[in-house]
Amino acid sequence: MEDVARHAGVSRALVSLVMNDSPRVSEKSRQKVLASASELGYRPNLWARNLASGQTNTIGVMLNDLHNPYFTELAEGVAATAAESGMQVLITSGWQQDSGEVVATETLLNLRTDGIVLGAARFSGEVFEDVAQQTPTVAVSNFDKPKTMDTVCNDEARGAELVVEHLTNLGHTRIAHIDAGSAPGAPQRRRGFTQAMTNAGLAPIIIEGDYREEAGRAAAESLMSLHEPPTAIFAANDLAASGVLTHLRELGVDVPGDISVMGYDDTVLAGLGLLALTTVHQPRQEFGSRATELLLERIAGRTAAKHELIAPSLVVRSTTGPVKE
Amino acid sequence: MEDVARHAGVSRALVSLVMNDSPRVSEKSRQKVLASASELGYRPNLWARNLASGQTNTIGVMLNDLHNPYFTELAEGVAATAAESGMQVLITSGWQQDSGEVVATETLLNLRTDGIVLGAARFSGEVFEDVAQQTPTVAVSNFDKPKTMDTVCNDEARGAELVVEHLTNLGHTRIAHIDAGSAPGAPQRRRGFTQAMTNAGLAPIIIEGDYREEAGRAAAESLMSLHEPPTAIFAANDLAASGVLTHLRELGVDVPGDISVMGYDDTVLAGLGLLALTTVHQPRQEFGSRATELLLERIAGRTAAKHELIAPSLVVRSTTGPVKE
DNA sequence: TGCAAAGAGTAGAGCGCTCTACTAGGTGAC
DNA sequence: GTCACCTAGTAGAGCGCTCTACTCTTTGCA
Repeated sequence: MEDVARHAGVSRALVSLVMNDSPRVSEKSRQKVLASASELGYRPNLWARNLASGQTNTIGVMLNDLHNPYFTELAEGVAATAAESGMQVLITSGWQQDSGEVVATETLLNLRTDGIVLGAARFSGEVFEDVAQQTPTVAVSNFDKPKTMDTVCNDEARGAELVVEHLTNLGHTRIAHIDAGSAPGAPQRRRGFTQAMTNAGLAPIIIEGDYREEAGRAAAESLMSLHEPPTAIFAANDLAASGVLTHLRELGVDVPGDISVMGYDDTVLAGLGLLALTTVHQPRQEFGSRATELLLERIAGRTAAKHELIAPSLVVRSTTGPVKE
Repeated sequence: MEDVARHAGVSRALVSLVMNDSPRVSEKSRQKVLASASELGYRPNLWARNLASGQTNTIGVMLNDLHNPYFTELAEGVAATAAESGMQVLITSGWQQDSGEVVATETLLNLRTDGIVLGAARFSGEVFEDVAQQTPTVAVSNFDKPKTMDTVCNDEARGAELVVEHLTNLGHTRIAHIDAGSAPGAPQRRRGFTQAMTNAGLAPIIIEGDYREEAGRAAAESLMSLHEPPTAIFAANDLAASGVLTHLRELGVDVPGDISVMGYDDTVLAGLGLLALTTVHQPRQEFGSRATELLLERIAGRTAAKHELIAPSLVVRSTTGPVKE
């Protein structure tokens, strides 16, 4: 910077103003400085800039797992909204490990990003609160409305309701749900399913499973060996639904002729020609955008916590149809 | 830091030493400082630290697209290897846009990370070289052996060879390849395929397409309406193969009884029960680890460029079988 | 013509650390 | 007792910027 100033025959302060697009610089000296800068290959040092200015213009995103499209689409939503406000986004990942999430969050905290979006899956409530104490924080997680931070999450109950509505409209009454235990979102889906079935005057059938394909297959096997198998299966997620479809095809059962199958999440799998799965779409990008909007409000000074539920929508493809007979 | 020093009754310099685990501190004062630090909620400011020390202990990863599992697995490999050397990893993404890649790389450059791993898809050769001029750089890309940086990439030619070997061993002679034009990796695959076929004394059949499912479906349609359809189809990637399978099922053609289908990449799709696609596995994580190792060597001072080709492997599932008759 | 206000630029302190060079107090060998 | 050497700790410059407060020109207008 020193060199650029000398080369352009101006003060260091002026170089700084030019680099920050200040309106207080004449067009002439702006050109002069810019020319010198590019000639000398000067590039402002962010560490120094942020240290001096005390703000980073950066928001940090901590994701549990980059493989999971859920998190990456979330990040994409964050990036898009952040870009609109001229904010940079820096991503760290916990690589699916408990300790990883802590390290990744620490890094962001040490970096003093203006705020943090937490796409965490393994944090306990205290850790969340602890982070929120130190910097503006928004968690994308169905966490019990904490006071110190905002949350954005999917309305899982509504999603389950959408499933039940769709299937009952098709005439189904024996509907089974493959549950994913205490995995993220699963308890809410299960409760939503039970509630919606009860409201419809139907008896919920629930079978244990998880979010993997193999679990879906195993669950389908159990369900189909029942004395009176269900006419529709609502899997824990798309991957489990894929397992269900696999087993049904092996059995020679026609989908959706004999039995209807639904997934959840609307991942890329659901759209494949061979699956063409009816599923529930979660607007993952919107989670990210909304989280970022809330974060920007917080950075701007809001302190009262906000908690938002984002409504999912139904995507009908070819695995659901009218009940047989 | 000032406060911690005062609180512990020592100098700022000593606090710094403690925070950096220096051996030059007695156990007693270490405890004292640590206690004060945690009491005051002190957390070293990374910006200041890196500014003062002139090194960041961080390597930057620029990815074209976070949705693509190719890139995220790459990042995972980087993170794992970096962690072994106590390095932090910071990820930025181009969000599939040309300008995005530039911005993301600029950020990393301004951040003065010790080195950069470029998982770029849209950069021109000059941009690559330009980055490499400014900081140690490793590109994960099949780019023509540049002098100023290292590269790591998949041995696409070998992958195509693996495909041809597998299919010819099963007795196939009429093998078609669905090509993806100038998309990343596609020209190499096409050349490898042509070469391997020629070496086997067979005539390569090539049909235009791209990396999407719909393209696979369309290509399959053209191929199957040929006077003498191929007995095996080697799709551009798994997604295109999925399109092929979809069309073949609609046609009622048995796979692999009537025709064999192969994908490429070994993405999560290939492993699904309904697809069970025979494909070529790219060790994506290894790309990341290897790239990081090369980068660490560069940071340590090596200047001669290294270019590595990583061998893919065959994953046989259920879409390939002996040729009919 | 005079004066306030706007415009363009500068000086220099300070952001929160690290790191070199230094000091003070032991320890042990001769 | 003296000197060399080690250990534990300190002082203070400096990293590359930003930002406040200030100066020096112009300009606009009564």
